[in-house]
Amino acid sequence: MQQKPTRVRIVDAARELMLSLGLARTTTKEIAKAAGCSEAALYKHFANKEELFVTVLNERLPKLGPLLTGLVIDSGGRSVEENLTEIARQAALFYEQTFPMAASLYAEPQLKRRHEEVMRELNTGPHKPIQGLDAYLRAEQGAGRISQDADTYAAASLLLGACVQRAFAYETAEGRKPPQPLGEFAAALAHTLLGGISVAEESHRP
Amino acid sequence: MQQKPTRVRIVDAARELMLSLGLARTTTKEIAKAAGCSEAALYKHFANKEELFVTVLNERLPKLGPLLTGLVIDSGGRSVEENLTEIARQAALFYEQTFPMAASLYAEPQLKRRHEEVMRELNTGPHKPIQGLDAYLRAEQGAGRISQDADTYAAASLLLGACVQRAFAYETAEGRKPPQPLGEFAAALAHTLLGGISVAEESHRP
DNA sequence: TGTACATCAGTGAACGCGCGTTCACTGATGTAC
DNA sequence: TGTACATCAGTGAACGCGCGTTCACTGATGTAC
Repeated sequence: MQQKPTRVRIVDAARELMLSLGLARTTTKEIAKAAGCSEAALYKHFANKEELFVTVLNERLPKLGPLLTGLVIDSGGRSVEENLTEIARQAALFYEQTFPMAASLYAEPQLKRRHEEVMRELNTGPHKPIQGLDAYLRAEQGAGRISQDADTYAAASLLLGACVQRAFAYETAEGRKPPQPLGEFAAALAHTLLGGISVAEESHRP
Repeated sequence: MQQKPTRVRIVDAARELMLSLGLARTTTKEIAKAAGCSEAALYKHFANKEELFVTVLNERLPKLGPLLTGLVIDSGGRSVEENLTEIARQAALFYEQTFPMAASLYAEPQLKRRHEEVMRELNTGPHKPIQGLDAYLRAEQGAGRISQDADTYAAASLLLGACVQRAFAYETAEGRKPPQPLGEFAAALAHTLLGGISVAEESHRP
């Protein structure tokens, strides 16, 4: 059995601990134990703990952007409502995974700033998904499938905001369950939002 | 000059440091210095640091709930759109203040759990504003000022979600400014959302 | 082929520092007689 | 009124612990001749 290189095991271990224990309890000792190496080994691969964390943040967190830019090109076949439902579904899943770790950064401003710098260089960040969805909506607007008066930016904020909010308000951790399953939630958001921006009101008001 | 009691100065100091330095850098030493007392004095008023933090979280964070329950009763004179705009404005301000500290808790799961326990006892939490807005919307629905088909819960999630999202994606700290001022943002959200749930479409489509 | 040396991922043990917490103590205020 | 004692908010100095980090070292692998 070929085992993964140490560097990979370290980053993976750090990621898992950051998710399960929280940023504050993710110590070099714990990371080394989980990665099956010595603490000193961490410093062969990373200058310090902060650099390791930044690496995890950049290399091991899923991106939402690609999914959205993909949708602009291929909107073939599916209705706007179907597309928005799928976007909401994916976004909710994404934020469920990402939000806890992103939120942790508020506790460590220095780490947060370093991460933001890197994001700026890579031209990403939490505002990107909104821009991406905004672009998609404007494309649909161009195609005449959405009202010409619609404020696409506001619409994008509403849809993605509701998905963030779900991750924020209802944590999977302790018994407090979300009031409805993900699929239903996504569909309801898309339907409700569309009522406001679709050209053909009747199709959404049976 | 009558100076405030030590306990109050401690809690105030802790709150300010949690906001400015972040949870991780808010040490007992810093709190004592800012409060103008000894570290030992902290332990005359609180069993330990965690209890002090929980106190700050419960006693010194603004509540959004009251504003929303207030609105259900007094909806006199103003249109639904005016009401929703004001709600969005207040919610955005509220999350701007609250979000960074709430987010910090993700870094310290133990503190987070203790805070959640207390919130459960007090019957509050991040899901409460949604329920409150949902209740308001159902009241408006009862009054015939909102479509009978509208999914009020989805609508509440959309509006408040967008406000959380704004706090999350655009931080006042570093130069990255929100793309539009708060008032405009709130109005755009209310207008866009209403398009989907108002009975009278025409009034929102000039 | 063997031998001498270089490279390098990884280690065990120690380091110093800053943290939360505790300790014996002080000095001001209140109370009983 | 004065005196003796109780109470209590607050202190300075120390405590031990766990953290991130560094150090001198090892042992395996590659390379030159």
